[in-house]
Amino acid sequence: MDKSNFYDDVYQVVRLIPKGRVTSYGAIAEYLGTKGSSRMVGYAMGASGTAQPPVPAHRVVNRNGLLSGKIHFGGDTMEQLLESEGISVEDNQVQNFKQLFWDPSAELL
DNA sequence: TACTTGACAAAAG
DNA sequence: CCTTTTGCCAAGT
Repeated sequence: MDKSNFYDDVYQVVRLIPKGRVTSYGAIAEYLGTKGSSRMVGYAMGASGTAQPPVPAHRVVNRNGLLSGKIHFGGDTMEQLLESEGISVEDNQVQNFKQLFWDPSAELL
């Protein structure tokens, strides 16, 4: 598919994240082939708020498993969503992050 | 076209 | 694990 925008690609991958799993911005960026654009992934998420269908941005965290984007969700919306999927969150950080981590480059293979 | 901004990542102390 | 510094790159102005 030509015309594929960077943002659109990001949304596609994020929507592929299985429920109850999480991934990092860098993992998505790497999967897209733009490893250095990890920041752009998060930046794209900012626009995901108006994207349709909605993107499960709450399943995307930084490399530390920290909910770096909960601020943009407003309040503790992000935490609630994660807890709702069976993911334990403490101190803005995903517990068992290493276990819940979902790598598109490996799992989605 | 140039400068600024970011929901990041990796390295160093 | 924490803090600071550096690099990254696309979008908006």
